[in-house]
Order: sequence, then structure tokens, then C-alpha cells
Amino acid sequence: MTNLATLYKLLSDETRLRILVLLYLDQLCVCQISGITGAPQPRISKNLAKLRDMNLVDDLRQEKYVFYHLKAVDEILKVNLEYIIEHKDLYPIISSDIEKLTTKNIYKES
Amino acid sequence: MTNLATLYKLLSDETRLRILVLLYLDQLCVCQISGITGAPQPRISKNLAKLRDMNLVDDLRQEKYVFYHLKAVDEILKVNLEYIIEHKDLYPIISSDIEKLTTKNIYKES
DNA sequence: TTCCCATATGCGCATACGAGAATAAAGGAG
DNA sequence: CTCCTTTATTCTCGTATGCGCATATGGGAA
Repeated sequence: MTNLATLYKLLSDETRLRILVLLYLDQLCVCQISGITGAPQPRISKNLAKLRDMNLVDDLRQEKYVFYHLKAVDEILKVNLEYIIEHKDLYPIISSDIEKLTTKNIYKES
Repeated sequence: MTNLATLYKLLSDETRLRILVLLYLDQLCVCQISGITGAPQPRISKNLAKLRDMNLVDDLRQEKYVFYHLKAVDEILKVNLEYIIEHKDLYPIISSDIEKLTTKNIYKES
């Protein structure tokens, strides 16, 4: 129960919500998330730290970069993230983030 | 989007979450919610006021009592409340609230 | 009117939260 | 080692939040 309220509190911050949506779609490093969202690096870093403390994400150092990815996702979190992504047209900021994410990936592939 | 974060913020408080679950199941007055949850009346009342401000609930005066009920429920809120109720076994407090609610209803009917 | 019950609200307090700026730490390249 | 880039952390600040207590409000009954 406390878990429930705590989970919702994590989702209740726009920056964190955007981070979670992005990480649900791909593994990303801090500077990528910062670039996509336009949020300054310390903000991203601190929010990722909070997510790490809550055991929601794991990080993996790779050369200079630290890549973050979601850990085994709690079912109710998964339900919410999938709902948001599926209905992203309702949420312009989310749409835009995802747009930039896929564009970024195209760069990656080329 | 702001709507999203705002909605999650509403759910991020345990008292409000319990109220929402109860109101999803039945129309209730303040003293019933207070009785079921064990939370003091001003707390219930204030949280209901917040929910009313967010346009999530409506109230209906009936004699001395003010009955609250959910208004047209946002799809994502509905998804969450139904998920929680369906998996209430995972959340003892929710289970207990619902238990007391149904007991109360039995009293009502008898 | 007066009393009682249910509900709403104002006040003060303690705490939690998120932000930006600055700086530290860690790793790679030259 | 030095420089540069990426990431983490510290500090301080203003604000938001939730609470309890006390009190106001409002309706029904006597």
C-alpha cells in the first residue's frame, strides 16, 4: 500500500515521468535524456538517483557514459507506462520526447 | 501532460487513494469514509475538498449528510482504480477498507 | 430559539520536495 | 600529467504539502 502511494509519487513529477517513459522504450544515458527533454543535467541525474534508490532503474557504465535502464517493472507501473505510450497523442510533451528519441535512434543507426 | 502528473499527485497520498477506491465502489458521506479509514474527519473533509477542486468528485447534500461520488472518471484513473481493486490482496489497507465498506453496506441493508 | 450532529475551514507547524548554481569525481584522449 | 567530457553531489532556497486542533457553518429536532 505504501508502495502504491510511493509509486504514484514517483510518477507525479513531470521530469521523472518523462524519464520513465523514455527508459521504458530504450536504454539511455544522462546526456541523452537531458538532450531529449531539455532538462538540465543535474536535474536528470538527481531524478535518476532517486529512481535508483527506489530500485526502479539500474545503471551501467560504458566508457564515459552511464546508461540507465528500467529494472523488472512493477506490474502497475508497466500498466501506466504502456497506457501513456499508447495514448501519447493526448500528451504533447510525451509525444515530442518519443519523437526525439526515435530520431536520435536513427542517428545512432546511421 | 500536466494533467498526468497532477493526477498521479492526487493518487500519491494514501488517504486520498483510499478515498478514491472507496468512492469508486460506492457513494459515501464524510463520516462513513472517516469511520472506514479511521482517519479524522477534518482530514477526510479536506481531501475531499481537494478532489472536488480537481473536479473529480461531486457532493450531494442529503439531510445532515453530504454524500460524495466520483464524477465521470478519467480513463487512466479508472484503469488504476480497477487495477488496485482487482489486486487488492496485494494491499492490506485497501482490502481492509473494502471489507469494512461491504460490512457497512450489509448493515445498511438489514 | 437552543441543542446536537455532520461537515467545512482557518491557522500554525513541521516537513518534504524540486530547483539552480557550483563543484567534485571519474574516465578517456592527447 | 593535463584537459575535456560526462555524471554525481552538495548547498541553499523558496514553495508546496499534509496534519491536528480549534472553530465556524449548516441543517434537523425538540
